[in-house]
Amino acid sequence: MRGKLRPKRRSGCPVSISLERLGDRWSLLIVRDLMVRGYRTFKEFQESGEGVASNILADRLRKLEAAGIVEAEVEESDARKINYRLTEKGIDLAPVVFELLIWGVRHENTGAPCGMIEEMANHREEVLAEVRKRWEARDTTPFLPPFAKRGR
Amino acid sequence: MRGKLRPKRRSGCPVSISLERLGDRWSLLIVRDLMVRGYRTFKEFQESGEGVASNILADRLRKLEAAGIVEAEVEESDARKINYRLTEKGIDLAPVVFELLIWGVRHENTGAPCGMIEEMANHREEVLAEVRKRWEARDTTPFLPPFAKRGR
DNA sequence: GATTTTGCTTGCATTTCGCAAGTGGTCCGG
DNA sequence: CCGGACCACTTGCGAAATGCAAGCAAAATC
Repeated sequence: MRGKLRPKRRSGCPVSISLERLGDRWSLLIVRDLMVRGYRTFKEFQESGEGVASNILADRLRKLEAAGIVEAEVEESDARKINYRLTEKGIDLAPVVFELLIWGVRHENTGAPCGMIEEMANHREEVLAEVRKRWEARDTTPFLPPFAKRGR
Repeated sequence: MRGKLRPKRRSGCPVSISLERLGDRWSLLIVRDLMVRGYRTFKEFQESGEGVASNILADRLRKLEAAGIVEAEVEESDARKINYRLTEKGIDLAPVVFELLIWGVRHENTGAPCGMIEEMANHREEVLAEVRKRWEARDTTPFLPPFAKRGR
């Protein structure tokens, strides 16, 4: 599975290549869960409220791992559990997730408090530094909550 | 087809809602073409080198328009042509596209010159300001070229 | 040892996608 | 004003991806 020739690369544009990895409904949500919600296990992702099917979730975790964005490791205290964690390549997606967050809050009817997110947007560098710091420290306390449904 | 009730909103998380609109292989590539390549017409998007099928392209343009991200307007000098343009909501995606660009260059084997993009990353605010300025001025001179294929 | 938990896999119906071909206005040269 | 090119899409259809429910093996718990 390593030295495979890729199915086809559409273009050399970095945006396009990034979207080859992340351009679907679920991949960046898993990254978000790992990055700001402190989720680690299959079950937590499944129950994150977005409603991923288990086969799709398994497939995305496999692909994210193959792409070097997440790592999997069996928990030593409980061999049933597999802890997923972002790699450095994965945590480097923080700005992407952050900008999607800001855009969503500004332009869509979301369940998140605009004021608080705008405040975060005004301290972009600090927020991103804090997210990375927590990643380095393996600190899994949630940075953002799962926002409730709102609107329709 | 207009006043439909949404199928279902998965969660109130802004990231999730943003991905409802943009989480697929093509939508952000169209936004990129409009934002930094100066493309305006159906034909230009089709020939952008990514290989979108025409039915998919038509569908995405329809959805982007429905979401208020692009506007369509018949060209007055040639009634066959339809010019697409980003709305303000659309140009506000510049940071998202920019971060995908930077991440791709840093972590994937792309056809873009790392040095130049890193230089841009170091002048984030100026770059984003310039992109927006061109949008305001309706300046369609390309900001970035279509990077050639590279690697396998 | 039976039950529960966890992280998946399997089967199957439905949806979306990709590809090739076709359609209907519009422009342009003669 | 006629034939041909052009542009922005549709249409039809096979293939792939997705969603859903059920099942399953290994490990932990009772």
